[in-house]
Amino acid sequence: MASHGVRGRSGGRPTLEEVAARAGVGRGTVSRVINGSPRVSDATRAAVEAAVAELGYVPNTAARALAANRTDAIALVVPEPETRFFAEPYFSDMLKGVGSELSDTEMQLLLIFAGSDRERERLAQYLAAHRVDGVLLVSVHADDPLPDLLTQLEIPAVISGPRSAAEPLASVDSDNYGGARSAVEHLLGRGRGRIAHITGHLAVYGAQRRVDGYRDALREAGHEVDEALIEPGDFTEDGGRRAMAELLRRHPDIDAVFAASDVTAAGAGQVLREAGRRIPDDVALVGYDDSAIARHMEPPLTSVRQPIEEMGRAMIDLLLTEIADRRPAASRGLERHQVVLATELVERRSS
Amino acid sequence: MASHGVRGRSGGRPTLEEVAARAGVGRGTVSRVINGSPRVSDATRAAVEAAVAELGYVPNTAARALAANRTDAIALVVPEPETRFFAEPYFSDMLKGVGSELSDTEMQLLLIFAGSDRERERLAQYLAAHRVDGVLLVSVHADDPLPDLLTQLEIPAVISGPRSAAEPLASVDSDNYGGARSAVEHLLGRGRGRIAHITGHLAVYGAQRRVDGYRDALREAGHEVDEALIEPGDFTEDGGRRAMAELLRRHPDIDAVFAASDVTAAGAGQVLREAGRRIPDDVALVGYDDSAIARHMEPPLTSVRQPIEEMGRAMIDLLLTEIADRRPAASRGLERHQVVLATELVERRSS
DNA sequence: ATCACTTGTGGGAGCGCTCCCACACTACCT
DNA sequence: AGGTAGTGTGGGAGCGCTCCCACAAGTGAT
Repeated sequence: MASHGVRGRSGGRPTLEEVAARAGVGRGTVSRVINGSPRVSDATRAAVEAAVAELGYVPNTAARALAANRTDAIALVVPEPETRFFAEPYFSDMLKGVGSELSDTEMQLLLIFAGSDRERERLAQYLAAHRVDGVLLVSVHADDPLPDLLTQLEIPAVISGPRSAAEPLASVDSDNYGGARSAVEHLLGRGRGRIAHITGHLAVYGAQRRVDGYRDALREAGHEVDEALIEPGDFTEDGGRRAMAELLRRHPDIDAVFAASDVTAAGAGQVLREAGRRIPDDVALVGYDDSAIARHMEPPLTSVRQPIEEMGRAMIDLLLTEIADRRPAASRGLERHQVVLATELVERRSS
Repeated sequence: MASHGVRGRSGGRPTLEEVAARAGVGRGTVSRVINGSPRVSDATRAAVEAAVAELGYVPNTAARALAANRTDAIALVVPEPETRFFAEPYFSDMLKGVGSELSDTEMQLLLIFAGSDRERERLAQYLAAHRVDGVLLVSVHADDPLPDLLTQLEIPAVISGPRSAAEPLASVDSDNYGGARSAVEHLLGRGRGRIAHITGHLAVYGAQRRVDGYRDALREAGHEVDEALIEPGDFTEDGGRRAMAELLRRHPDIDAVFAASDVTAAGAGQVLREAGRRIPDDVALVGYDDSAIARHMEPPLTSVRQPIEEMGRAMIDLLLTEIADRRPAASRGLERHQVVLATELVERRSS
């Protein structure tokens, strides 16, 4: 925290030039020391470092940004109103991962919300002005123009949750397919045979992958997939209620439900209970996200956990690589940068 | 969102100089138009604006920052780990106020967490490099060195919740004294005579002021203040439980409790119920913050609402003024900038 | 016609860095 | 002896702006 050194002796903050004079070297040499170049003799480096310490020199970021054409800052862009952001622990966990991974670097993290049109307009300006070296994009909708804007501006970006199998941007995702499979396999292992699936919003790629995982798990276990057991939801509690009611109407003999989110499972659970079904005795229930609600439900909900903090870390890794690659106009577009992290089934009493 | 214009015609982004050439004017004139100077004829302004639009010109912030010695960015510094930040709706509301007030300006808001030592170190560097024009400080502890650092670096700053009556920084606060008074007066008006107070963490100035308000309300109503009815808490639920247990032990005849926060009230309520006291029949309960928990308690909790969003707005106003004042080396330290906003008692069934 | 302002405009200087070329020096081959 | 690398260093040029001085042109009072 200390910030000693000779402040304001000659008016303002010391400049690189003053450090050079003090150390008896040239400007270039000081710049090399500051930036950790190896092409400096030990003696010179020591002299410069002493001068830096004595003067309390801190590089002027604006000058550096202007000369080097970089900002040493990246933005975490959240295309949602603040309220939703804060409501979900998802973001908080992700932020934790991002922050921890960034703490070894000089990079500064900016949090930018772009929920309203006005905020989006400002964000566009901000990006056009290249005020960040890269962007982390979380929870983007499939039709969001933001990713394209970033591509057009040639700003390195990493997206959490690709928008399709052909996502052009670098992306980090959890294994939705595998997560869904593990949930269904778990239910099969518990002897359940009539397993329904309430999907997430199918415009979201991850929701589609979960359906794929559901199907394949059943097929590979030798079951036929009954499409009538798949009911579209939208990740919400209300959607879960609607879907569950519909499923019960069509298939009163259901003995298990795999829901694409915990809140959806919560909604489904209510409807099941109202219909006199006991959980897990009559119907087993599995959710997705392993959120707080899963632990607090009655009975506690079996759920698929995504390694969100780790995803945050992976996003930073990818982004920093992209940024570094960009500098020497490197091999663009050769390898697609897609990271997929494993999920984990957390078993509780609902199944 | 549109970002049309001729991109990359001559390699990179267009510069001010190119805009000037295109519009057939000098650099200075373009700068004046961009910055909204009135000393430009209408015809010239129109020509420049056309050129700006055609070229898709966006000012280079780094160059501007370097030349003008300002960054057009302010930081909201949260000296807490992210988790706590997200847990409390307080911050989300404040952010909303800050964001809305800022949306009319060119200022960019950065969110910086400084919970760990490492993060603090980075923040110190960041501030020393003057990467922001001003700082908003929320939830600072009395012994935090951050405010002094800001003063020393001569960075304009506004603090939410002054650390003492003699807070040197500009500050915005809600009327803790008045809020406490209104709570106690409300209880008195309901015919309660033995009113206890579970305080907040007394190292927090606002908590002290609430105690003052409690005392004065009783005194002015002609009651004697029984110091044994004041039990120190720490804003937490657990603190509320402990304090309530202690109060019941000392004063089984209490008929009302004013708690310094809603969670404290929740803790107190549990203990009261376990002791067989009915709320509000036997003991009336009033909290502070009007948080979500207040609405969801059984019975719903009467609570003192603070205008948090408005506080956020007021902080930005103060900060922008400070920043503007600083520019022409203005009258420093003459008037203390302290804003205190009124609270509102929200009556519910607990009292 | 002269002076004194006001208004609008152009462009030099300079903000504090990084990049890179030039150069001195050493070390080790032919 | 000459050549060829490699290493460490200094400093010019330039990044894209803002600031401010200089100056042209217009306006109105004397």
